[in-house]
Amino acid sequence: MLAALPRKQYQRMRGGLESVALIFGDVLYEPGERIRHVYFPNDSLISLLTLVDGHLALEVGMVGREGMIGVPLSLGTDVSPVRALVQGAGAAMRMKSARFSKEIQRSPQLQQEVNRYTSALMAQITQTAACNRFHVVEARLARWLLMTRDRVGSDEFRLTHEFLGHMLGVRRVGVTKAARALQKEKLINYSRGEIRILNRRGLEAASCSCYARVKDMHDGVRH
Amino acid sequence: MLAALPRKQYQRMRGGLESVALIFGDVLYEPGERIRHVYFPNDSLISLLTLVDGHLALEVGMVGREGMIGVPLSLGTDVSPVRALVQGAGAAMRMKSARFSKEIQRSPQLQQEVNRYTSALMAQITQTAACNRFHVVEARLARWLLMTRDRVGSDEFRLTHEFLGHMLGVRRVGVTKAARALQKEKLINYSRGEIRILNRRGLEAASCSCYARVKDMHDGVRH
DNA sequence: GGCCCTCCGTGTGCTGGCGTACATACGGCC
DNA sequence: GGCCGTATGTACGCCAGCACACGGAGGGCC
Repeated sequence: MLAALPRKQYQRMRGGLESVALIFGDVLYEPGERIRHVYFPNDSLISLLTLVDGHLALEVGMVGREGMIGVPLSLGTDVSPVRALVQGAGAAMRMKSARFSKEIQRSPQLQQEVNRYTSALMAQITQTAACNRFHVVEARLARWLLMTRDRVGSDEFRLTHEFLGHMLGVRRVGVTKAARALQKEKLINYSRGEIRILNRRGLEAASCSCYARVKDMHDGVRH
Repeated sequence: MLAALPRKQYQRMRGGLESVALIFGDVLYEPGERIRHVYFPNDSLISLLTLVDGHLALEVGMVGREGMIGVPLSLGTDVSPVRALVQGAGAAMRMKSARFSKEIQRSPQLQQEVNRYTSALMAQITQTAACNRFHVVEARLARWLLMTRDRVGSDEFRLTHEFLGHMLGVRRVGVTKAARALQKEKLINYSRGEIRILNRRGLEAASCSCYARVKDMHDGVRH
């Protein structure tokens, strides 16, 4: 995302940016708590989760290098409504909240970039909401794997069924069942946390249309 | 929402504002289409719906006098990701998109108000997403009726089960069943589209915690 | 008064996901 | 090379919501 900024603007921000290594399972924000830093993932991947009383977590958004976390700051709020969880380890740049707020006031280009992303994120959350309501686990799992693939840029990644359950809001057993079905179709392969996509096209066919929708939105193809 | 602005600022905007009567069932935005006006409901009530292929609609947000529709404009996008449907007839003020974009550039207070509302709306959408995923129809119906009540300021309103199905993303029959259960508990009463809340406290108890959560968010009590 | 349209009530069978419980299998570590 | 923890496979009963179908009831309109 930072790469989309004019060189000059980026230079000015650099002083406030700090490179960090995000490790799997790190929780960057908790719902209702203050946002201390904004993060710009490089090759890392972050999930936005909503929590509700006695239930599993549920992913409402996925953020990779195309975006950032901490958008509420640009809207003048310093409290996150979601949990932000590192789902794919890797590098990211971060900046202190106060500094970011200043930068965004000084730079219309940065403001604009963030705004553009904010609206895409809102659309993503909305789409995901409907998807989680209407589509069966198998299709949602397929969508999720594809979205992850697009962001980490690899057909292979480490994820247990347990973890996937927290993303899709279903029990581990439900994930196992769906994953087995996909494996039988030779679309994916996995063992002990190593998941590999074997047939991307096939997986797209098995996923719901929401995958294409969200993809289009972020590509800016949407109208 | 406009009432929260400084008098001077409001005076300047007045020229661009136009009073309109919204009638039940009007569709103000369609997903993917251009936003022509922003609307500030007065005593009217608007639902934000997401649509997905062969399914019923699903409400992701509800907007009354506390908010507005057309937030994407303040983020520099003139395309709506949702359908905006008039769910409660009444009055609203509206302004042409171009004018609104100008106003918001000129007025930091307006920008700030809109931003504040945008973050509350995002939180509402997120919360609703989880609610729609995890909670049973009866609890969601209770929540929905309470939210409507808060916005129209009356314990009675006109709504068919069919319509409610489109809000909650379930079949009409599902609504009928849930509504009957609430009626048996003497929490509500209804006949041919006239719904009346008999016992607000009881309805709150029957609803899921999401009601209180969303309420708190808009009241700004949330932390 | 009869007709029709809209809205609500109920029934049947089916399926996806839940809660729970237990069985297997891989792999590292001592 | 046996032990143990983590990850995955499977099974059983249960229930909410689905699709579909049809019955009934209020109310306007002629």
